[in-house]
Amino acid sequence: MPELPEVENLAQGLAAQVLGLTIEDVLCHFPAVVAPDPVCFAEAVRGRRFENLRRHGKYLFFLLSGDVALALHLRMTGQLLLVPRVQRVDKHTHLELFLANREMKIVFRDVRKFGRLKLLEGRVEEFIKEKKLGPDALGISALQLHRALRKTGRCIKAALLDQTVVAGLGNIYTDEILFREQISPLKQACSLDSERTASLLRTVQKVLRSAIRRKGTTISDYVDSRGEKGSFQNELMVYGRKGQPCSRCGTPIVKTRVAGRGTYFCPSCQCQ
DNA sequence: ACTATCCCCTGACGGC
DNA sequence: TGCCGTCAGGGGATAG
Repeated sequence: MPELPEVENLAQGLAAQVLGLTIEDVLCHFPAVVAPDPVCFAEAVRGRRFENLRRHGKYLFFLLSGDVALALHLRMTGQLLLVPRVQRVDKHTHLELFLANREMKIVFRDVRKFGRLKLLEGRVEEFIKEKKLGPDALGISALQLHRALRKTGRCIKAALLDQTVVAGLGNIYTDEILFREQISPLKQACSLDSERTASLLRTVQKVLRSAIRRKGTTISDYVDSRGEKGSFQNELMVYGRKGQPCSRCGTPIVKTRVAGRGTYFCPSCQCQ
C-alpha cells in the first residue's frame, strides 16, 4: 500500500540509479498496465533518457528527454525494480524497460494489476490539475489545509484520504496521524479550528518524514527499486493492532470501517 | 457540486 | 483436504 513515504523512498533510490540512462526498448506483457496503449507507449519512450524524477502525492513522474513525461501510480501492490537484464520475470511482471549501455532493466510488477504507467500528453502540472490533486502533503500550508477542511461535510479521515484535499496520505498513515494527534477518525473535518489544523499538519509531516527516514512501511508488498523493504511497520501504533492495548492508555484498539476503509483507533484517546 | 458506493484484481485466511 | 466467502485499499466510474 504505497503512500507518500514509499513513493518518495522509491523516487530517491531510482534517482540515484537511473538518471542519465536511456531506455533502449520496451516489452509489455499486460497491455492495460500502460497508457494510452503498449504501441504508442513504446514508440514514445524508446531512445529517451531519464532526465529527472518528480513526486506529487502518490504519483511518481519520470521526465524523459524530448519533453516526454510518464506518470507512475503503484496503487496497492505495484513495484518498480531495477534488476539484471537477464533475470527471468514472473507472472506478475507486466512491463520491462531495457536500458541502453547497461546490464540492467527496469521491471514493473503488480500482483493485483491496479498500478499504471501513463504517457502524459502534456506537462506534469497539467496532469496534476486534470486529476484535481491537492497540494502535496509535505508542501501544503496550514492555511491551505484549513480552508479545504472547513468546506467539507465529511469526517476528518475521509477528508485526509481525499487526494483533492491533500495528496499523499493513504489508509495506514492517516490512522497513525489521527492517533498521534488524538483525533477521532469520525470527527467532522470542518470542526477543526486553525490552531488544531496547524497541529494536525505538524503531525502529518512529522509522521511522513519519520516514515521516509525508515524507508517506508512494508506490510505485504512494498519494496524499493532494489527490492528492499521499509521498517516503519515497526513504528505503527494503531494500524493492524486490533484488540492490542493502546500504547498511551491501555484501552484495546478498535477496528471499524470509516470512509469505506478499515480504520484502527483508540476509542479512549481519540474520543473527539 | 458533493458524497457514498461499487468495482477492478489476486492472494491470504478463516470456517466448515 | 478443499471449497467458499471475506478482506485488503488505491482511484475511477457511477449513482443518488
